[in-house]
Amino acid sequence: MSAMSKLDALDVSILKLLQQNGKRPYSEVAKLLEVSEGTIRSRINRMLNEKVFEFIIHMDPNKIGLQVQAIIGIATKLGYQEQVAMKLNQCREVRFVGVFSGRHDLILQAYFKNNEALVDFVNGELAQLEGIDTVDVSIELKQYKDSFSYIVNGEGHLEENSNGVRK
Amino acid sequence: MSAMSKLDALDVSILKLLQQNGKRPYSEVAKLLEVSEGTIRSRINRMLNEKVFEFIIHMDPNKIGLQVQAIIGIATKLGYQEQVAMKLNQCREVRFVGVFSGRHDLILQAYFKNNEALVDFVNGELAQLEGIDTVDVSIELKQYKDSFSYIVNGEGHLEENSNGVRK
DNA sequence: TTTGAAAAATGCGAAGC
DNA sequence: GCTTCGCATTTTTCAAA
Repeated sequence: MSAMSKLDALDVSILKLLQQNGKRPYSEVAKLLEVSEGTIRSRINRMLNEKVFEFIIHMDPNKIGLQVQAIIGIATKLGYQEQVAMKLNQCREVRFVGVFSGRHDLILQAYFKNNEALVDFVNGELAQLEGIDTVDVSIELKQYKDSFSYIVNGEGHLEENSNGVRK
Repeated sequence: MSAMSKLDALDVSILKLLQQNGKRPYSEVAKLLEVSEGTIRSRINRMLNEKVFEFIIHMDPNKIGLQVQAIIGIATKLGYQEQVAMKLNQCREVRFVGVFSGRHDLILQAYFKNNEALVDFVNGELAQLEGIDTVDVSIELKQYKDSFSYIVNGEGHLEENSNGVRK
């Protein structure tokens, strides 16, 4: 294992502020947490190195022309799970793939321009793959939540002890 | 509908560069696309206003102490779908909720500290909700892909005509 | 709308604590 | 590991094409 230091209260506080706005300046974070900008910068760079998080943009699929979202559950033949997952990995339409316990061996999330593109994907790319037993397609009708703020207040989830301010 | 102008080739080129790195400076994008920095900035600000995309950070759930990821399919009693979705929306553990066609009426994705927290969620919060028929829990064993780059090269998906450079 | 240049703010490296 | 302090870069602002 590489540099796998645990996050302390200050790190979590920084993430909590950045998850509200990925463009928030380091100096602003520093003021809010009452430490110097240099400290914020070194913490962020360390976390980026350790791949704790990354700066990205999140596009609204609808607004960029991807109107159809599907979640697809797949049952694979014994021994084919990894092979199928690797193939799906390479599909442009696929945003997410994982191996799961439960009813489906693999679950993936994919975006398409329209219904026709989805059908082409299922009957074309999926049908060609070896080792697939059954496919269960669910099409999104309405989205209620799609959040990236994993750090929340209140019991249960991750939370820093104090508010990250050193006394 | 508010300001719902269609994205042109330059907009798509900008998104394509930003999706590789959310911290890329506007001046660098401008150089690559051979327009002025001011143009990039005004395009980005317009898209931010229209909520085409947003700057966020993407955290690795494992690295911030959320070791268990689940996808949960729910069948609701007739007429309860929206009500249940709204409740799930408020749950801290829930990252994603949508109404779907197919086997499950609702599908949600949620992160937990450990298996115990997952069990508490299913037997506690979920069990309390009115209008749920069946619950199908799938636990992630291995993740293969979790991408946010929706704009890809090649046929099929969104793509700008040229490379966005004005002649 | 896009551009260009000046002002303000942010991010970065190095030295010292 | 945190801070301060110059310096380079970036973002913002605004007048003009």
